[in-house]
Amino acid sequence: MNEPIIDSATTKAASTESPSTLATAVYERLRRDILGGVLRPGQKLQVEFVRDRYRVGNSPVREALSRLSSDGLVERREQRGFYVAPISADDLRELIKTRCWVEAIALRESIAARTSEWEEGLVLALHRLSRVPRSLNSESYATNPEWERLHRAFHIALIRNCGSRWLLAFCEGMIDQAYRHRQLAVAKIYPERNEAGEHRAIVQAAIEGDADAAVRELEAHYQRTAKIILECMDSAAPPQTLPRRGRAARKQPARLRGA
Amino acid sequence: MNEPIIDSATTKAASTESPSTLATAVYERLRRDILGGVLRPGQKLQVEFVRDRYRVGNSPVREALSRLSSDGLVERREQRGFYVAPISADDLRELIKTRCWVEAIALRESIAARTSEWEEGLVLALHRLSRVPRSLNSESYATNPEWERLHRAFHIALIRNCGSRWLLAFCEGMIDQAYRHRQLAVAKIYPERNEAGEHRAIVQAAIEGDADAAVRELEAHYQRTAKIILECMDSAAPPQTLPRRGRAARKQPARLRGA
DNA sequence: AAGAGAAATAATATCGACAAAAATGCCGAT
DNA sequence: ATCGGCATTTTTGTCGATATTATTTCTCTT
Repeated sequence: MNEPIIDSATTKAASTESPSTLATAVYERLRRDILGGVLRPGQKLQVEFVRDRYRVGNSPVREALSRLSSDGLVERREQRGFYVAPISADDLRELIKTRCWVEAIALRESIAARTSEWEEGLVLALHRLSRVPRSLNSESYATNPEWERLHRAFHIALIRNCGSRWLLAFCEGMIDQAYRHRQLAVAKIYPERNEAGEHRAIVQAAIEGDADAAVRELEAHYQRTAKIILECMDSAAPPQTLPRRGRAARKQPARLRGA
Repeated sequence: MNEPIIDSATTKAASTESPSTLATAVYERLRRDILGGVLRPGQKLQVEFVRDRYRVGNSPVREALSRLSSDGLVERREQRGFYVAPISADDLRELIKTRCWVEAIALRESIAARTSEWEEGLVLALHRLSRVPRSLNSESYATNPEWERLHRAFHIALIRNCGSRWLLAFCEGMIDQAYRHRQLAVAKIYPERNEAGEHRAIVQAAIEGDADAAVRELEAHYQRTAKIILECMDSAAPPQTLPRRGRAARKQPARLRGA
């Protein structure tokens, strides 16, 4: 019945296999921490700080930061270091707008070229997502990494069939950025929303071949999220762009290399 | 009359100012050489090779290669080195298809949000492009770097007003890739074509606010180029993916640091 | 006291040496 | 003669130290 339809991880995301090179390891961990909001937007990433944090040498750190800055997760300022890329309400608006434009195309193309293989992958992704709770805690909201991963996979499954690796990679980048915004806005997102229903609606339209409806649902999905995040941003004072001449973080034992 | 309308260089492209850091210098030179086809697709980029070529140390090379691989100009294979990203007819088709999809949006949005400032910049870019010969040699075709730079600037001017830095950066990346394909196919492109006219047609439609026509012209422009390059690829045997265990290149004086 | 300039300090960028891994070549067994 | 495993060589990846550049602090002048 079940052929191995989908090879779980897309390019960079989920890789469970320990990466053979230190640079990639640091890259992935830094990436996770930035996306998850552990490292705050605008925060300075001194090499020494990163080095101590992940217990590696100079070069891997530098390389990881380089890669991240190409991904747009880190901002590099020539000769004065690296910073976690800042975010703002305007950034989010621009991002969502772009996502709607571009993913609309990607989804339409996916639908236009649809095969049973793609449809099955899509249904599967939706199913897996629906089997996992949105929040780790049923009372208050607590991010569930498993859900987040499957959610990402779901949105990629939607557009995977678009026939352009370029477009796909671009969308993945934007998905990650959006994820970051969501993580930082947290709290209000969870309770009052029927995300599962929204997802189902998109899939249904897609499988019926109704591209217009699918795109409409997808865009509505994004706009709704954006609205919530933007509201959340207004109420919270923007804790950003602190110069953060951080002596504090270095107070750790620091330099107990051996461990 | 002439306010300083346009700040010539976009993000990465033209930077004439000598970059303050060695890594960026190597990055830019490598980039030029890859785009210009001096370094062939599939060719291995050993650190030692690059190091000797540009007379720098280990770290800047590695960093430059890292950045380039994020840009898609270099392929990194974990623990077995870097290669100039290969190209193929399929790649080109996919690329052009994507460009048509995405730049159509970008152009439409640019037009929808048009201002006199944008229009003036566009006219200016077109004018500058038209003042420079397509080929350095009037008999046979010889790439004119000045024309190429202005051509790039022109296409970016078209979409600059789209209102999304994300989209813009994405398009720039694709423009570079397309440039690379063009450079490698060379020769037949020049004589038999009225590129100036095509460019003018796009601008005219854009300024009249006729988005449909502008997009139509732009897509035709790309398709025509693609056709020529693809024909050129067929006739020439694909000289790609040579393992190239190149001892040869290293025969240079090598290691005369002082100069 | 305020501001410009110079020393001191801290961070980034780079280097050359080294360790780890892959590719190659060699040898013997079947 | 061919295949598979061991030793060698080449190449990638990492480290710690150093040179270079930015930033801060201090001093001296107006």
